[in-house]
Amino acid sequence: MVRTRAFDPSEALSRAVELFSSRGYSETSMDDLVKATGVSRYGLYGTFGNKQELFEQALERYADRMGRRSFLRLLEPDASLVHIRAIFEERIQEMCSSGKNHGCMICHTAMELAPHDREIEGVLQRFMKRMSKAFAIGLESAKERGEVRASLDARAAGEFLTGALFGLAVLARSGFARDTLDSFVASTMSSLT
Amino acid sequence: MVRTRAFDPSEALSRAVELFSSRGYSETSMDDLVKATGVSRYGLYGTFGNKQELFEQALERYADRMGRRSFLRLLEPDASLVHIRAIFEERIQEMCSSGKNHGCMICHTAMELAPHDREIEGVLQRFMKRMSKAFAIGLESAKERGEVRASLDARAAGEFLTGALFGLAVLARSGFARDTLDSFVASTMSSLT
DNA sequence: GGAAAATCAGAATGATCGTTCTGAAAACAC
DNA sequence: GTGTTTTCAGAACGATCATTCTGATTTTCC
Repeated sequence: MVRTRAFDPSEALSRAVELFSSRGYSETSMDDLVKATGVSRYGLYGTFGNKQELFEQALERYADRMGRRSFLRLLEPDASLVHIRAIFEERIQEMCSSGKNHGCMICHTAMELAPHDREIEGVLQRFMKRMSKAFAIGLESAKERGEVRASLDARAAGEFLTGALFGLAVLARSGFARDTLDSFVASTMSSLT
Repeated sequence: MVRTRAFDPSEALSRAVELFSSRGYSETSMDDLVKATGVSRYGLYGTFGNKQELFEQALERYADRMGRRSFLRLLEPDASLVHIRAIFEERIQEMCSSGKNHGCMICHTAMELAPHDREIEGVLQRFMKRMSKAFAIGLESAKERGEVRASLDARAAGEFLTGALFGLAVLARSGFARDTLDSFVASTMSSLT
């Protein structure tokens, strides 16, 4: 290797995540990616393969970051309802404030590609199941400290929260005001107690 | 007018709804529409204008049919929790059984187009608000007959149910099994009582 | 400084897109 | 049957897409 690469692949992938999150797979062109990342076509193809592989890596990055930022803390023994609520509030923050076009990449990908791409469908399902499980574990912790009713089926409620998080994403993407989203979260949370 | 039109515009629109529901706007080409409807390009453009206008009419048809089929009954004085639950179950039926690629066109359109098309965003928001209002009215009826707790804020719960319906659509589109969807609906419904 | 190797920016390519155009076919009036 | 008008099927068009190719540029090694 002689000439050094003029870009940081990790940073380029972050930009790709932003673009794909905002516009989805089909509506994001390689030209858009070249412009947004500042990386040459040569660099993009050489580093990430092709558009589909770049998208898959972006999706993985997105899911991974979301897992680390939001769901990891639910696995700790002191997890409580506050942490669960925080996940919803962080999502609102992420989807509403910065810029305005940011949607939920998981949700968008599910609608756009899941039924027509087995591999993507698998990735999404695995991630969603992990989300549900993390919610369930957090709910068990919350149950132990009496924050949720003892009769609550943590596993079912975990799946419910995962679905609710996507419902929230659709409402946000549709442009509903923040107080509508806050109200949705309040209703969701109150169903646990 | 001399030669008569060889197709039924209403039926052609129904086919367009199916296609757009399954694949969304960008992933459905005019060629696909020509093949699926059996209508010539000439007929499609002459009757519906262009792709975008055809899509808008398909969206309107979809929303209208969904309103008539599912939400109208909530406005009647005998509306109850059964009718609300039926809406969720009908959606599961529609999204899971027939064929398998049918997603929720409202939900899909929200993710794909809403932030980049003001008009579409408006259509979606108006429809979602009508959904929420219908849910709220149904909940008031249910409250009168003691099916839901008196403390329930019907307006907030209406918005919550609308969001939950989209969350359900995302889960369905991701290929989750029917019992997962049923469980999600059960959790959603139990939050009302 | 000069050769070698990798990257760059952007042109080229072939496919597909939405849309328009065209000649043949069909349906009605007479 | 003939003429007129509309629809039809599909070719044609220009734009855009993902991808590949190319000649110039940059960097390291010697």
